[in-house]
Amino acid sequence: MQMRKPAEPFMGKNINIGGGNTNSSSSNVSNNSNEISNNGGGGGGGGVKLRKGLWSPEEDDKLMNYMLTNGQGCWSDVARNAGLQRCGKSCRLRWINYLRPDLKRGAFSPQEEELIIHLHSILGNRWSQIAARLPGRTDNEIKNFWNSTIKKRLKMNSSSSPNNSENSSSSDVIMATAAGRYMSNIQEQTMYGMYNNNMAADSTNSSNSASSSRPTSMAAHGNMINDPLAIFGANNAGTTNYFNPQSWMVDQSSISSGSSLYNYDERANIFGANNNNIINGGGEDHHQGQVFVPTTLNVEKNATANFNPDRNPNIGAGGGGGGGGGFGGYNNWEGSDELRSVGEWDFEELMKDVSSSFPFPPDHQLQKTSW
DNA sequence: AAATTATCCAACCGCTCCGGG
DNA sequence: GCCCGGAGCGGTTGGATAATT
Repeated sequence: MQMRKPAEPFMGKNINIGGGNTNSSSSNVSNNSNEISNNGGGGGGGGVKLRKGLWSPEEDDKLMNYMLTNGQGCWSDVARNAGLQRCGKSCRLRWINYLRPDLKRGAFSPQEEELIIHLHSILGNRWSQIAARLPGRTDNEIKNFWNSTIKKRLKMNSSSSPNNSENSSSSDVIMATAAGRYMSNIQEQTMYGMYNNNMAADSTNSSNSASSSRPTSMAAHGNMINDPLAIFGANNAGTTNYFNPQSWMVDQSSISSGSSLYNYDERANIFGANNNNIINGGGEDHHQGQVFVPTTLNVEKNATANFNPDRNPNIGAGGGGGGGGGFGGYNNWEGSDELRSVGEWDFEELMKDVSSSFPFPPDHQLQKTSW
């Protein structure tokens, strides 16, 4: 049976924060779903009857007004003081996932999607940590997006690869293999970041409150990147680590245009940045197709090589490409021994000094693809 | 038009972590 | 060190919706 075309993610929501909530699904509260339950069971009588299920617009208004007026406090107090017959936990979830004013609405951009894939290949299902690097996105949102969209795509990509055909009996293996293939790209990208002296991974400036458990021991004190994720969000000043599209502005005169790698649009070319950060043009003469080579390990600063998208059918060669295929994980570099060493770069070696604090994915996700 | 099926996603549940007493 | 309560996280569920038959 032909399935319906997936709806635009998150576009079905029609939330009107601050005003009347016009979200039909949210307001369509049935008596069944909003059961009144006795929270907590025992505990000696007098248990408050708490609502469950979907939130009504009135409840949203109450919570929104309370939060905007009083700010966040003890969630059980919030629930009580806002006049909500909800547990604090439910209030917290509703606020974080739905009512928070700084939430970004709408579909995930291709950049966000790629970022999620890469972060997931490093962090695994640590949705909150992934979300912490995508401002305006919630862990729940990302989790749902992953499970409903990306996971499927990865599976499809993986199963279509002849190299992985022997693994097709196990979805876990497929996913691990797919993640492993993405991992090779992660290695490249992390390495790019190493050239950036500013890419200190001090998370103390992170404004995202959702990131509560980020290992602080990863703070960088040298030129070496200590946070493999910093590359995703570091801006020119290295002040933020989370995803920051603005810091990924494209220099259209350099590698971003036309045949460049991962060039979705002129706003946020992830790897086409001319900001001395992600991929380094270094302010020097960087030609179209020329990419940054990091200063450390066994490659030389600003060695040049060409990225050849044709060597990987999964990587879109044109602007806005990529969308269908995403990253393939194969070696697309050619013409430079230094660049080849990129593939041989030992990610685990680089990370071993932080591995005690950095939550690594399972080993099987760290498998490197062949080059 | 009705039934079936797949998909999305909000919300719940159970667990862990952490801080205070 | 232990207990307790609150907060946060990740997995899972179920209702709503839309496409297809």
